[in-house]
Amino acid sequence: MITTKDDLKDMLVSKGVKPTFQRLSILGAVFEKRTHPTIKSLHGELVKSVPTLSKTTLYSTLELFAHKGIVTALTIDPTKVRYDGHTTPHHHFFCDHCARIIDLDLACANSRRGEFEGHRISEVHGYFKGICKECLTKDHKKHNLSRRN
Amino acid sequence: MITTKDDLKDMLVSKGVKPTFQRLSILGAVFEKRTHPTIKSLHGELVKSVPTLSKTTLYSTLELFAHKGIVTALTIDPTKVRYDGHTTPHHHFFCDHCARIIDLDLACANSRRGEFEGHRISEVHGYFKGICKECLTKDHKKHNLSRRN
DNA sequence: ATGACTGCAAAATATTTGCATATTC
DNA sequence: GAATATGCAAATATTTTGCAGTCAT
Repeated sequence: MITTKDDLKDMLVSKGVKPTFQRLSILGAVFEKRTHPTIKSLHGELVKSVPTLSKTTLYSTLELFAHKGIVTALTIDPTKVRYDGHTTPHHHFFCDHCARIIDLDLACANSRRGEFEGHRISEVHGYFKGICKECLTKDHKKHNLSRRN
Repeated sequence: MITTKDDLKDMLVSKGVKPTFQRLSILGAVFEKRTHPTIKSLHGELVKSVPTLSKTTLYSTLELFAHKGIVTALTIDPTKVRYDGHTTPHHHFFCDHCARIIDLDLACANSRRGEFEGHRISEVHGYFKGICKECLTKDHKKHNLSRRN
């Protein structure tokens, strides 16, 4: 899935979001990765190309994107929000050992939009917790490194 | 569901957890409520009966309980962990407006224990986000108060 | 010029850690 | 009395806020 600068721009404009340089960079980074990045990891990576980019902008931009449905905020990892640019319905797997979030191609039978018992539903989240395949095998040292990012 | 002090004690002992005074108080409070309390709200309430109880103890005790499967840690509310003493499978609804977590009696068709695609699953989480029934009606001032607890 | 966006620094929140004291068996 | 649990204070980490400077139209 190749996403050009123009694709990103069109996506923002179509959602009524002004396509600033920072926003395009942030959107590009979230879309490009399947790693469910944190504010911290995004900042660390993006300052290379956008040296003045502040965490404040990342916070406000990602909140805006989430509100517009452009990205999804994942609160699976305690005390740290992760972002997902992949908004088609799918499940997640959180590894208690390496703290990665892995996509699972599993639709949810309960995925109801609209109303349920009088509540208005806007998002559906489903995930599993446990130990991932890689950590179950011996070489989990490498994955452990991602504990803090 | 009436839970006596002895019931709580038996539950801890059966899980191999020493039934100290603090732990019994904490367990009692989490079981009694269906409000998915936070560390802060539990502390505020429990100091009335256990004046010396520290947040450190609440953190370590609830982590221990969660590890033993006595309670479930919910990471739905961003930047704040909430605890659920109700461990039979059910879904949750998080209200973006009043920040309450409401229990939904909905089983998950995907609720697989054991293995999935090589990953070892220990917990299954399903929840919806949106605006709750109460906040959709006019009187949401009261519920707003629970924003910070 | 106006309004929206950005970013620095400081504040607010939540959680973790070190270590001394107290409790339980 | 040894091992474990508790609690205070300090340290970390994350997110939010106030405000001043910038950018685009």
